[in-house]
Amino acid sequence: MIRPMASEAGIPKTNHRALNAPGLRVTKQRALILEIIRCGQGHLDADEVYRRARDKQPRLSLSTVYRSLQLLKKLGLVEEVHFDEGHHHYEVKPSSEHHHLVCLGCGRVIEFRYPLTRYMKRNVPEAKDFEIVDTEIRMTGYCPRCRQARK
Amino acid sequence: MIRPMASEAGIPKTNHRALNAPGLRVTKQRALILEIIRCGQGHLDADEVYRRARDKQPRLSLSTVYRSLQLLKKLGLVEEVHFDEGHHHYEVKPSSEHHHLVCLGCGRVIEFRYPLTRYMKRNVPEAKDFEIVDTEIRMTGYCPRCRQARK
DNA sequence: CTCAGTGCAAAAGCTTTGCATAATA
DNA sequence: TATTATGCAAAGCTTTTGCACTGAG
Repeated sequence: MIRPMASEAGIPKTNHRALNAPGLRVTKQRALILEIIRCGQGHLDADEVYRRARDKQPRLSLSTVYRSLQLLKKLGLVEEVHFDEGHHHYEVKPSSEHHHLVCLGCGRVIEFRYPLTRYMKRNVPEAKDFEIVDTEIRMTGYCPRCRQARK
Repeated sequence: MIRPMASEAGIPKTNHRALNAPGLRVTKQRALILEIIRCGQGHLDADEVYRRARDKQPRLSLSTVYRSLQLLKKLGLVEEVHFDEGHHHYEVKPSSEHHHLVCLGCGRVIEFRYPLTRYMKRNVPEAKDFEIVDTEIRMTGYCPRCRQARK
């Protein structure tokens, strides 16, 4: 194991600090959920977070996962991304802007960095007068491997 | 009334042609739903389509709306767009690429044209090897009016 | 006449909520 | 001890599905 996950006993200091806002309580559940998203290499949905969390805390409920995700979003620690239809995915709020390429063949998601907000503000007149909070691009298509397979 | 909608009796020729694919049948329901999206000035959700359609065809069912939207999407006549969470919106497949600015204050959606797919293919290395089917950008923020109001 | 499409009702996801109990500060 | 957060179960919303009937070609 490369990096220890939150154990029943101890909550990693970074997570404790991040969650310790006024009026909030640092609970094992929240700390674990944050830890899972931080270690999870992006794009987990609520159910995946739930399943992984239950390995450590079998009594955890799905509602708590949803409530925590909302909270983490509000705290700016986690970002909600929209790939397909149906349901949402969550990832750590990244330091630099990045976006997603989704393969329609294998479902793989490839991230790429691109300062699109800045670019858009410069090049799209409609965006100039907007105070932009968030930019989300989702490109769908076929990755090199699946492109071959389709021929 | 500027432009007549589909009436019980006659289905506009353009819609009839668009829907008349092999193995498919041109029904009043489909024609009406297509007409509503075409006249609807973009961004209708399934329920809004349903409500508008019932004015003309009170016996129409919501399932038919969903099934038709799926079909229109598959036929390439209509595009599904994802604004907020919860549910989808539909608009006529446009001839030129465009995207959306969503105001978090008033909910207004502003469209802007931008050939982003082309731009991305040139500038994002990860996208070069992808066969890109669709590009969707959604920028959220505050429009000039709401920006004022927030101060 | 035949098979695709419809309406209705029921089910299936995903997410939220009410309430009593547990746990943090 | 005073609230905040949790677990459980139930409800809410959007979307899908099964089936008998209708209607287009």
